[in-house]
Amino acid sequence: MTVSAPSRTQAERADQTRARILNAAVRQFSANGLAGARTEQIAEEAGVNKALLYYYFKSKEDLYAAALESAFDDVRVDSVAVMEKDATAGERLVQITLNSFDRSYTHPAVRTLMQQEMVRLHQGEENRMAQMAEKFFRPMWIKVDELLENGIASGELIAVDPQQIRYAALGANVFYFLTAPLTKLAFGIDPMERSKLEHRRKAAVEYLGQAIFIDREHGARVAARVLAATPMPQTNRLQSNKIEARKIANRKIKPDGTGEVRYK
Amino acid sequence: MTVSAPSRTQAERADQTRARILNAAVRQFSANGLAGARTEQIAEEAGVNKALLYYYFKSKEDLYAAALESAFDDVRVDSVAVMEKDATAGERLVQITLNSFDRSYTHPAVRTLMQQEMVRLHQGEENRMAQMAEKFFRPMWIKVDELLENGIASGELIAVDPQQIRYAALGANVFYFLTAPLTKLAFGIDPMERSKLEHRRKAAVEYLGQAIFIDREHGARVAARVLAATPMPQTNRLQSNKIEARKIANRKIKPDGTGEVRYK
DNA sequence: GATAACTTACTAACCAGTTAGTGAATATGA
DNA sequence: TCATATTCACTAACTGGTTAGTAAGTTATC
Repeated sequence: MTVSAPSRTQAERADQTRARILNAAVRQFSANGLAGARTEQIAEEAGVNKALLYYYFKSKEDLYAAALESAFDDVRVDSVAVMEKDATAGERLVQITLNSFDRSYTHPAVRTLMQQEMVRLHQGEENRMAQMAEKFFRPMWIKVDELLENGIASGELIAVDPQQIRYAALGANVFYFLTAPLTKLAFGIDPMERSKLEHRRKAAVEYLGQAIFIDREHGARVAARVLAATPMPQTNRLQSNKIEARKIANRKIKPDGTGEVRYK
Repeated sequence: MTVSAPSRTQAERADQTRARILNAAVRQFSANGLAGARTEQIAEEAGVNKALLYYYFKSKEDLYAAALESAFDDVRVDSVAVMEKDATAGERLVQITLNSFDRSYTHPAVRTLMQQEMVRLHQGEENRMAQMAEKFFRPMWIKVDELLENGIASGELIAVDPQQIRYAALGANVFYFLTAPLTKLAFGIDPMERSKLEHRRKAAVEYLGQAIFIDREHGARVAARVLAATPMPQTNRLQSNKIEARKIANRKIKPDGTGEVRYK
């Protein structure tokens, strides 16, 4: 993590710089939205000059698109992995729901970016999301719906609109995190605390066990099994809006601004 | 709706002007967010001069707060009404869920403003929402949770964490509307079409009938009864981002800009 | 004629994007 | 292998369009 040791090749350092910019952009855009984020601040947080943003990306919007994609790449991998497991439709669905819950707090930026992007989409500017919708959500949702159809056909799950089960299972998670700040305001309890998250993920799985399985005893067993198989992940950088100290390292002017230009 | 007929008193007209500004603000803020909305455009849409915004409201943020409150006043009334009905806990919960679903498309601005405000809250600026959390959401959620506890205690509802039922029931609705633009992109089907809404509200209620009632036949009857008792409301102004023609009326300069100042 | 409602015309700050350059790394070629 | 040409990564300082906000007025109503 130390940057002071300069990487060998120029290309390597460039890649790292680009990544630093992208990370800063993800944080700023997820916190303030496309309109609210400031390029100046992204640059500062990345420890570079603002003009460098335009060296790597052709516009603020372009940087936003890249940040969005970068954030998604983080979750894309482990999202699909779980789908291939060998288990009944019901158990898989429970597992998928639990994973989606866990991803919501291990990758908070993705969730926030999504929320904002959904608002933006409502008013038209869709082009950016079109690809992600196509490549990521569409196959994901189709697979889940197929899974549910099989589960219903086999008599394991209740005979209701399969998409509704999807909406209820995933929506409960989304709603929990979406309203977390409101809940904190209204009740003084922070739903993002580890103990609260622990309680909620258990409740979410147990609810599904009772709600969507025809045989509720079987559902309870499935829930217990999935919970036991999936320990709660770390919640390391939950509110990592802090500006890292290393940004000072590359400076050519002293932080206090009083001069000493290194070159010339 | 005609503005050309001048209202009698000065105070009345002032109230109307204020209301026009507020309506325009709700539309603009809900479409573009606090940072993205432009005061100039709000003024234009309200058919007044920008300076007038600052006659009625002391700043953009102040106007935003007023718009938020105004939007909420629209839904506050009918939100509580349904709670007082005489029915079992389960039936009430189903009814509340259906009402929340219907409100999502009859008052789209409230939903959008909420979504954005939730993102803003995540990063700290809470003061504005604190009152609404206290006066609106807290009593609402407490009542729902009490209802669910009773329903569980009486043996009507499944014995799981009552809050989880709330998250699942309301979250399914929120998730449906939240992801609507994404669904449209991914599948080419618009979830905001009347026929799709009709299908979804039915599925939502029927799902609850099967999911949260211990006696699923009883649940099915409850679902059918609630659906029959609650016809789907009109969906009149679903995408009313259009600027109304009346804004021209108050103009003193021709729309094309070529002059003719009326006075002097 | 006094006050409320509303506008014109302006300003100061902000902020995305640009320009003109610098030093360091890397390629070239003798 | 050394010297020199060229490209790469990066910065300070600026530009001009945009935008929230204001001051000083005009018109309408009581």
